[in-house]
This record gives sequence, structure tokens and C-alpha cells, in this order.
Amino acid sequence: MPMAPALITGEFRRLLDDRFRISLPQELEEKLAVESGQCMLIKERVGCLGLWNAQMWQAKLEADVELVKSKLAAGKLHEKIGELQLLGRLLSTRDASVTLDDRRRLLVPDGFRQFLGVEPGSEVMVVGAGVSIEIWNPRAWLAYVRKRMPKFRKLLNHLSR
Amino acid sequence: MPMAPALITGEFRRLLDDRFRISLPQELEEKLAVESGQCMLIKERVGCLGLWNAQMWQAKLEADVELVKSKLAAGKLHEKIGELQLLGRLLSTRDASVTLDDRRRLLVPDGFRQFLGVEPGSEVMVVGAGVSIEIWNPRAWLAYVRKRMPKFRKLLNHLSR
DNA sequence: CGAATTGTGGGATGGACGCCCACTAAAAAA
DNA sequence: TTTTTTAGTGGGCGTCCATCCCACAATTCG
Repeated sequence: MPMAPALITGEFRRLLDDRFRISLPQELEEKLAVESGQCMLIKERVGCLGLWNAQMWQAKLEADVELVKSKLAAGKLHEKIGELQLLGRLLSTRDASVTLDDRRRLLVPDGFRQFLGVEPGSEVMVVGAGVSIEIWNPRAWLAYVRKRMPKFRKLLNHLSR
Repeated sequence: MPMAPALITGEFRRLLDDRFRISLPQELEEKLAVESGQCMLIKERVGCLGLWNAQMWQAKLEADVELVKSKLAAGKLHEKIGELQLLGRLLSTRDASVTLDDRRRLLVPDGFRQFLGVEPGSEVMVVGAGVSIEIWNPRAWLAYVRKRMPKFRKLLNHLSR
């Protein structure tokens, strides 16, 4: 029987140190299954960064690109050249390969700091997102939970249907 | 053979100590049937936490994940991953895996303290909720009972019909 | 070339938590 | 009633780890 990888969950409060580092909870980090600390950092949405297992991110990315290609082949993107350009640009700044140090600390790279919208010395939330780890601006996290939690039951029912 | 679990009932007054621990009544705790003290703590509603048998919850969740994985294999990749992420985020802030100590004490984790809305040294109510144990803010419990008790007779009739 | 900035590593410290024992009050037994 | 047992609560101690702080290297800038 195929082993399902553990669902990554958990909510932790962390401090961004003066060097823009975040020490990840080992409970979450070990579930990413990254040997050598190599992973992918993604701009998920304003106020939220995603940290992925490199292989898994690659797979997801290829699936996305494959979809775009198939649509292209079907001629559905002819009037959307501009959007394709935009997609290309976004892909360029969207992710960065990062390495965790021996204490499971993540150094948030330059462009990602403003995107997260936090100052050195302030708090962030570290949250398990099923298949990835996410770093949240606390205010964005609060707003997100408020908005999405009401639909939790529905989502669970939907997925277990 | 599957044993019908005993209905968990009972109402107890307990102290939240200065380390945010609550000692559970053994009468309730033993009905959860947790060896090794592993269980799942849930934010049920503001002022109320639920404590569940971990295996029960795990089994349901694993089934969900397994189902999602099979759907993934069938091709609908990205939007399902998106839903999986969403589910993971909501689970992260809603649930926490906890371990009872040798005296059947529950350590209330950080995010759950504010949600319960009680100070260290104050009282909480520990209530059997049929299949789970609930920790209540006393004021929330009082308000809940006031509101729901009038319908008790009707509910009993309905369930025993 | 020197100074400031930034990435990287690691020692030191304090706080949180798990483990375990002590005290007390209440219940049960004698 | 007195004695014994049991359960709730408090807290000491050791460990782990998040954070603070410093050292050093690499890079950039004046």
C-alpha cells in the first residue's frame, strides 16, 4: 500500500532575528524531508512565503507549465501573449532556492522581505500547509484564518467525500 | 471486534495552574481510551476546546488524504494541491497534537490559551461531550447551558425515538 | 585599500516543558 | 472516628531549543 506522506500541520510563533533569519520548528522541518537543507522559497501571496521540498516544487511547477503548454497548443492563448509575458516575469521573481543552516534557520532573501512585510525583530507565524511550510505576516495570517475558517467543514466534507 | 465506546459524560470543575496545565478527571480520561496519552486538541468554539482520541481523528484524516492522493494520481493536480494546502493551514490553527503527562494533565498550547480565554490560576469546566472531552471557559459554559438546556427534553426524545 | 554591510556559524542564556516527587484534601475502608 | 488510599495540585530539576550576541568571512561601496 502506498504510504501517504505525513500531512504537514502546526502553528508556531517565531521571531525574525536582526539578520532576517527564522528558526523553523523541527516538527515541521523534518516533515519536509530535506536532507542537506536545500529547499525552495516561494512568494505565495502578499504576507505569505511558502517553503517547499525542492523535488515536490519541481513536480508541481512542471505540472503547471504542462497545462499552459497544452492550452497553447490548443490555441487558447493567442490573445493572451501579454499575459504569457507577465507569467514569465512572475516566474522569474517568484521563487528562490534557499539552504537552511545546521540549526534549521531560514535566511529570508532580500526581495522576499518586503513581500512578507515584516521588520527584523518582529514576529512571524510559521504554519504547516499540508505539503509545505509557510511563513506568514501575523496580520495577514489572522485575516486569512478569519476569512477561510467558516468554510472548513465544507472543505473537509468535500475532500473526504 | 468493534467495541461500542462508552458515552463520555460528566461535569467537573478544574484549576488551570500557572503552567497552563489542567488535570483531567480519570473517569473521563479513561473513556477516551488513549494509551500513551496521545490525543488531539481542537478549537471547537470560542471559550471551548475539544479533546479527542488521536487514533479516531487520525484514521479519518488519513482516509481523506489517501482519497486526495488517488485523485491526484488521476490527474487533477494543482487545484487539489491548493485545497490540500488550504486544509493544512486550517488544520494547523485549529488542531494540535498533545500528550497528557503521567498525572493525566493536559498542557494547553500557546494559541489555544487565548482562544479559551482564561488566565493561569483560574477555573475551567471539564465536560464530557459524548465522544470527546471538552474544556470550557466557565462563563461560556454557563451561557451555553442556559441557551441549550430548554431543548434537552426534545433532544432526548429525538435521539431515543 | 579600508569601512560598512550582509551571509554564515556557533557559544551562551533563559524560558518552556517533560518527568517525577511531595503535599494535601477528600474519599474509602476499617 | 481513625486509618489508609487515592486524586488534584504545586513545584523542583534537567533537558531541549529559541533567541541573543558575538566572531568571522564575503561582498560592496566609498
